[in-house]
Amino acid sequence: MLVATFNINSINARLDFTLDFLAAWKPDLVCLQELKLDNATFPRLAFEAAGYRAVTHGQMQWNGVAVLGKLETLAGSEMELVQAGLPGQDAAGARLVTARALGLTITSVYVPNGKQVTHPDFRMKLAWLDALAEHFEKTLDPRTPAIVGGDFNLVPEDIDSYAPAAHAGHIFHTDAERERWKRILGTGLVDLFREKEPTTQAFSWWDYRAGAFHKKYGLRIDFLLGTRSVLERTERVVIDREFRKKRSNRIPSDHAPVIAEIR
DNA sequence: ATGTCCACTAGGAGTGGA
Repeated sequence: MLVATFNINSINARLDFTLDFLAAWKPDLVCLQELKLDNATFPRLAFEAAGYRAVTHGQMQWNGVAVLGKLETLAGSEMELVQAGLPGQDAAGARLVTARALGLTITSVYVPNGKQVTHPDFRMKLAWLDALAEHFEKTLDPRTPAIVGGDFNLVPEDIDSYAPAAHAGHIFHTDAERERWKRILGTGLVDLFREKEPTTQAFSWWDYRAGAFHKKYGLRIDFLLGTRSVLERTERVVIDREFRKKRSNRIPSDHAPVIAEIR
């Protein structure tokens, strides 16, 4: 089974690109972020035609998250909505959705960016991460198979940044963000990529500006997390940077997808 | 640090967000 997470930076702007990704990898479960549309305008028919069902939590213009399930794999079984929105954090936008499918719980998250450490949004980001940790402490059973996929907008360790020294203490690289990251993992989750690739430097996001992709100015901020039982069944985890490149002259997302193969 | 991209409001180009 393949599980993926992909911040696609607008479904409307990236539908073809997203369908290309589904056709290439044929993932069984997918967490999407930054849909940038509401539930009513989510192109359900296009995904159905591509063989996927979607559980969405969208909003107009910004944010928006979804979990996709491949119809062939679901084989008539349900994919049900468990949670839409992080409790107490509605003002931050549509940034969490949890579905139950194939005997496991899967959550797509889009953590607030925070802008700058001096900006009011940074405090909002930390509060959101605290609320996420609390939510998992309450609702996630670490003895059961659970997966969390998403854009966390933070760099867990120096190896996950192209320039850790230059960015130390700046946005995505602060101790405050890393403390929250550890608290979230402490609820019973592991970073599947880092567990399988302890010393590999691989990035999942490159700024659109300043030719960052070609200069290899990237960060690893997109993660697939799993409980222990998921880790035990994880064969490999890859970040497919081919999807950060233009395809048939279509503009890519600024993120690349992360894919895990799970037995 | 910044060479880009997206959506909204409008009905063209400016603004906010990333």
